[in-house]
Amino acid sequence: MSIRNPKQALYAQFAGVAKALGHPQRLELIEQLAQGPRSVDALATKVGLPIANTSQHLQHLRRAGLVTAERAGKFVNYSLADDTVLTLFASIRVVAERQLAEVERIVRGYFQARDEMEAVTRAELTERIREGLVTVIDVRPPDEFALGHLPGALNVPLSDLEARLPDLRHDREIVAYCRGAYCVMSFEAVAVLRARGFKVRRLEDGLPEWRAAGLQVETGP
Amino acid sequence: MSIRNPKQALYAQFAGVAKALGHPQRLELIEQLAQGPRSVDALATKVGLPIANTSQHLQHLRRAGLVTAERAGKFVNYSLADDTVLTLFASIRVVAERQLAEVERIVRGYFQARDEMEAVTRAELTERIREGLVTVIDVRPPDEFALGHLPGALNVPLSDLEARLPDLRHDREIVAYCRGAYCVMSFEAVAVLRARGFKVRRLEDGLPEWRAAGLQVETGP
DNA sequence: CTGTCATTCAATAATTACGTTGAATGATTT
DNA sequence: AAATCATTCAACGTAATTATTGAATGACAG
Repeated sequence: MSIRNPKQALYAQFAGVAKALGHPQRLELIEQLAQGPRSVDALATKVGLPIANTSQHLQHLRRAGLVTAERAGKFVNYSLADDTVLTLFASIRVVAERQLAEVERIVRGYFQARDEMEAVTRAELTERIREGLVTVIDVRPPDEFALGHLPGALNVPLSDLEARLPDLRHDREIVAYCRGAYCVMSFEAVAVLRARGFKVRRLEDGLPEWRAAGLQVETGP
Repeated sequence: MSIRNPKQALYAQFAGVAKALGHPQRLELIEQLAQGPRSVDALATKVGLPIANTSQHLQHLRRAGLVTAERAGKFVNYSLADDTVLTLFASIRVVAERQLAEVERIVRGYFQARDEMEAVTRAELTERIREGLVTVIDVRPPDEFALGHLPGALNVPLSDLEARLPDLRHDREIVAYCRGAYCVMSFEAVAVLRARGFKVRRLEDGLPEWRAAGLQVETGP
């Protein structure tokens, strides 16, 4: 790092933040952390990366001020530094969505009938919950569910979905959600349940956005 | 680039956007483009970079979908792809501001008495303009002014400020603005005018944000 | 058609980022 | 105190980015 004038130094700082987000695995770590604090090897397992590598990526994010680390006994728990990080992540997603035809193609190719699965907005869902008209299911793994979920939501991990079908009623609308707008699980859950004749829709995004909107979140199993 | 599953491909796309912003000079180019469309060598001159280098950075930004290029005769004019790019840029700035003590230090060190120069919000300024209580001065160079400026603003480029002092009145409040929150020029203008006994404040940000807020913009000299 | 100007391309050398490995640290348990 | 577990560090080879240079393209004027 050579000597710079203040203007360049400022741009260099901004660039540092962007650069920290300029890696697929680090973005995935951010999205995981958006669900709640995690230890290094919990993250490594989720993301499927070697522990040392995960640790390095996390330190990279920490240096950029995007996440914070806190020691708890043997573990080091990382969390998002604050809500603005989520906003930044969302901004990147919006730009990528609008600008890159590529993203649309990927999304369409993977999520197939994405358009046919009209998403429920947060506002609509809160209203429906108030009226007691819907069953809300959280299709994330139990550990993520325990750290926070929508009020009254049923935890039906995608892996258990088939087995849990008897718990679900055909006569009520079901709304499924998971980690966020691009989380695959709720799409898959909707597909499975539709095939079984359930009336089911997705929440437009996931728990982090719900929390960020200042809406109520329950914890515990 | 190896074969990836769709989830990884999606993160790779997002990372591509972030990576494109992960370079100080490219951020500076973005901020320049936020003022309006520019040719390659206009940008190169502004930013102080060799033309070939500037061209490459612009292409990098174009590949990421952040800017668009349009041929006009011998020139190629680049512009921001859309408003979401500005939002993204602002998000980065917010995160960097909040998270990095470093940025605060740079800002304080450079802009000295930044705190003493209370900024005027857009809302407050529109109100003041409506009441006819303020003189608004745009301290950017004339070429940027011509491409768009606040309604009724006087173009007083920083370089001409001393010479233009007679045009300014002591009995009205003056509000100065330039390119954005971190643009140096309006700070310097305020400092100069304060020293001469003018009652003067800065607009909290610059023209791009004004335009993004959907407020009226005038063009022409 | 030729010359000029703005821009892009191609090739290079220097720097920086990346993932992997195995050893080192720090905290807890026995 | 020794063993164990989670995390970090250090070092290395490989790959990707970057700035620079000079040549190539494309558009326009004469």
